[in-house]
Amino acid sequence: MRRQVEHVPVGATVTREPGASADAADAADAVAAGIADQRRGQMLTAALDVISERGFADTRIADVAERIGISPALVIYYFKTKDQLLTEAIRHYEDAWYSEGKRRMDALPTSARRIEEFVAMNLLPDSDPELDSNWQLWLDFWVQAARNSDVAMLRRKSDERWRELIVSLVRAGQEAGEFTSIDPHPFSILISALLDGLTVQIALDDPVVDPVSAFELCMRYIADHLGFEWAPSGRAHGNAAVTHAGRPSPT
Amino acid sequence: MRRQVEHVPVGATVTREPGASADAADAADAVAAGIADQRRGQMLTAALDVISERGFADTRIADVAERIGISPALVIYYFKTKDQLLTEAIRHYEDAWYSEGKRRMDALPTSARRIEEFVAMNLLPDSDPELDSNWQLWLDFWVQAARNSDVAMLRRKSDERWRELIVSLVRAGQEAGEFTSIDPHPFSILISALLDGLTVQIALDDPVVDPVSAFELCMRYIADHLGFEWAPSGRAHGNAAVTHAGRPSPT
DNA sequence: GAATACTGACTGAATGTTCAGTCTAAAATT
DNA sequence: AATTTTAGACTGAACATTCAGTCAGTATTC
Repeated sequence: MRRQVEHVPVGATVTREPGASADAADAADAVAAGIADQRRGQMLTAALDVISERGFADTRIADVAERIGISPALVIYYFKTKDQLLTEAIRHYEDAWYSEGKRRMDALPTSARRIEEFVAMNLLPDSDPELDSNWQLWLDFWVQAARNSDVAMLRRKSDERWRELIVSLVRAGQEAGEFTSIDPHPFSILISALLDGLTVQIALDDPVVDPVSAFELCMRYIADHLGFEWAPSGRAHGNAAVTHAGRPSPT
Repeated sequence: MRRQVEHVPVGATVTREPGASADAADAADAVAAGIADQRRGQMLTAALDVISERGFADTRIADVAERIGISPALVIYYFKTKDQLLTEAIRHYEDAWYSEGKRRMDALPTSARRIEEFVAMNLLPDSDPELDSNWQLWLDFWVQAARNSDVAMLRRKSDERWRELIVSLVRAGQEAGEFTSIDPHPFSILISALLDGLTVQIALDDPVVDPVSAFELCMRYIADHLGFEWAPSGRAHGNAAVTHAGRPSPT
């Protein structure tokens, strides 16, 4: 996470540079994003960078301002308070992560492959720097969720979405004859807990749980319980296999 | 965690009150603890209280001072810096938790029961207020471990101890014919990850994962994989079944 | 009477937030 | 077409607060 943003001098119009729009589809919202929206996005990602570097608690608005090359006052101009900035940054990340996750999974043919992608997104480093599983980030988010009811709701909702997705995935796989018929509900709970736990271990650089082995451990468990064949295969890491749909990412 | 500590007026001698020592065994270290050590302990537990209430990042030395009824300066007098206080508080908690855990498990007859106690200690509320699984506390600790190498080492060591304990427990159970013969290593990793994950869910008040159901989910998994009989039984919560060895707790 | 425990008053640095005002580009007016 | 107006983006400098840590000195204990 070292997204250097070029200094944008005071009056420099970053607004419409119609050259960069390759596909007309989302060129609309790329352009429609006025300078204000761009700045917001800029600040949010900068905030995430700082959080992942210094930790949530030690993130100062001066840091995120400096990273973009603006004055701290401007940050407050956009987000009324520091708290709001950081809270929205979390929301931003969580949303981006979810929608990207769904996108990738939709692009895969079998339920087994989809589940694998899901696990990979949780445990393996990602090629997309915007989403790159910054595991420590999750720890910080959880701590926030523990005291900030807004963040708490956000996380509950997010968790629920993911679990439902697992459930429907398992169901689909069962109907397609890929999976054993087990109750998907407790399974989804166990999986999400297991993933969180492994995230903790990875984030804390556990000597016996690196990303790859965690991934394999988890996949082995899943394959065992859903009754399909699975072997470590090539994917090792860098799950960009399905990525590059042509756009930079939904900022 | 709402351990109200009575205000100790300035010169009040808390030092030796030989009345309270029932068993001569550890009366020694109870008395040997001079006023200084008592104060230290007092501050450490007070710090833990504050951390669990306000969160690690928002814990001020004034808070812990106020809780004991002393001046903030005294806290610095004992611990050179705030950071030291908090770091030692973590160590204190982790140590107390571990030794109490081992004590309880040693008091149990079968490996199955021991494992159950282990899981309970992780997931169920505890009768001992000193150890009461303050799940949020763990989240805060993890976040600290992510940036503070001292805490990181502490947590690694602690994790290793626990995993080894699981391994030896499984081995013992296997030799006693209680358990199936599976490889205890990946098992211990999976269990510890699962427990951490469930801790996250519980700490964040997940709508579908309360302590009891998490406990049962986990136990069911373990019983399945180690091949022993297990049913929800009575213990529901409040795992003080083995507690009350006669002393207040190892402060 | 010397060491230890302890405090109140203070300071200095860090940092979130405010505010008055500048600059720019587009809209409105002439 | 030349102008004035308006609104939004942006900043520097000050403000206000919070808090860890210092210090000089007082009480307490042995």
